[in-house]
Amino acid sequence: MITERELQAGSTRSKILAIAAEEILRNGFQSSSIGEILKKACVSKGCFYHHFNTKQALGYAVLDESLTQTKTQMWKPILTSENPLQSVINMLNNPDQYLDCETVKHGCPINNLAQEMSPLDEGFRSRIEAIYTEWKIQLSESLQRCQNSGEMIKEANADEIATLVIAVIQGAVGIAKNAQQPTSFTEYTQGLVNYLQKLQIHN
Amino acid sequence: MITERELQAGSTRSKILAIAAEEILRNGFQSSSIGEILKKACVSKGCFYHHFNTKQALGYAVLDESLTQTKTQMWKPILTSENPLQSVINMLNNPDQYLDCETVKHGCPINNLAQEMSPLDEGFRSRIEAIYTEWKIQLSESLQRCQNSGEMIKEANADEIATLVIAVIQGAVGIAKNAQQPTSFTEYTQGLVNYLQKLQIHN
DNA sequence: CAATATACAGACCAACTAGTCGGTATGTCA
DNA sequence: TGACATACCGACTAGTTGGTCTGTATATTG
Repeated sequence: MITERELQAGSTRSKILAIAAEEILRNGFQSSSIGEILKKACVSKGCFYHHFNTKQALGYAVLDESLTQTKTQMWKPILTSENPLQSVINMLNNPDQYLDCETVKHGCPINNLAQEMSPLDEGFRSRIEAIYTEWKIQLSESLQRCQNSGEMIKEANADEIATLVIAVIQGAVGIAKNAQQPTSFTEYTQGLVNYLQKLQIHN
Repeated sequence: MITERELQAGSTRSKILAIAAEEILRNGFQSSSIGEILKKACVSKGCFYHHFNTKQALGYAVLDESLTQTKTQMWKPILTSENPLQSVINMLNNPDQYLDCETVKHGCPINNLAQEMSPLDEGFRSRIEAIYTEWKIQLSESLQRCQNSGEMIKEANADEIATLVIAVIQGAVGIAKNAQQPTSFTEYTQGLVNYLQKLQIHN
């Protein structure tokens, strides 16, 4: 049974995680200050260290509990749609509908963390790799579904296309972040869209 | 006239820049400590602040004087080669010959800095954007040269292909960095290679 | 040779860092 | 009701940060 007390504690923890995710998106993990997170979450230091043993533990928790969700929220509609290949093309053509302006400004929170922390901390690295692997597998399976339902040519290797899509998106998000404007995103994915359209079978 | 004194000072400055570039590649800009750079460069604090007014100024100098060179060293041979399209394909197929293991581990130094600093500091952002823009233009021109010399089909849009190549490379370097192994790089660029080969005209 | 400017040395500072620790208030449960 | 555990409080510490300041040694120049 879950007590009132545990409920309250859980919401405190969630609040810390949410604020931490924001701060990390803005400043990166290492340059995010616990003190600043405490201030913004209106939480005392004692409270924070009651919920998280170290700053590293906070980082892991943000990945495990917050960012995996973020990724699922973004991609599940696309992957489970009627025609995933078309959905991917739609997303690349209308990124505004899928990416909020925070993401354009600060990039993909998962990829940011990957770039900063993977060479430095195996715990971050393995968690992020798991997310990427799952992403790739799901996208590949969705594309295979397109092939089976006759919406995508069977000559293409679904796995290879999936990896290409992911690489282009990661690259384009990074470049758009640097340009600080979303038009760059479409500019850099246009080549991919043209390629994907050649794989489509229109019934 | 350049005095012996200025020569010595220049070499001190260069030493600081080289060490700083290494440290920034490893830890990022914000998490690189000036103290650590001083220690590794065997240089006093007074000396450092004689050459660079602030940490920010050091970061700008690393971009302007060190990383632009790094980029040129890497790409000039490819861009000015007989058949740039083929050279790009070669590079994607044999990244080991072009990327050292430090780059695989820590990623592209320019892109790292972009992802970390572009949203936070306009000086970093604009410098990096200039490098990217130059890169894209040069690559596009090289591909046009391929089209003119009959090594690449003219139906393709050189500019669009250039941006696609850059996006995929950035994405793949990032993913390889996360996986911490260079095989990921070729895995994620394979789709692009197949695409590029379709653009080739073999005489 | 004397005056000066440059290159460097390193003690010092205020602000900030992650993390600790003794204490407290209160919901839970026997 | 009373003992206990959980959630939280915030002063404190030890160390690090970027940056300043006074001082010095010497190459350059008038």
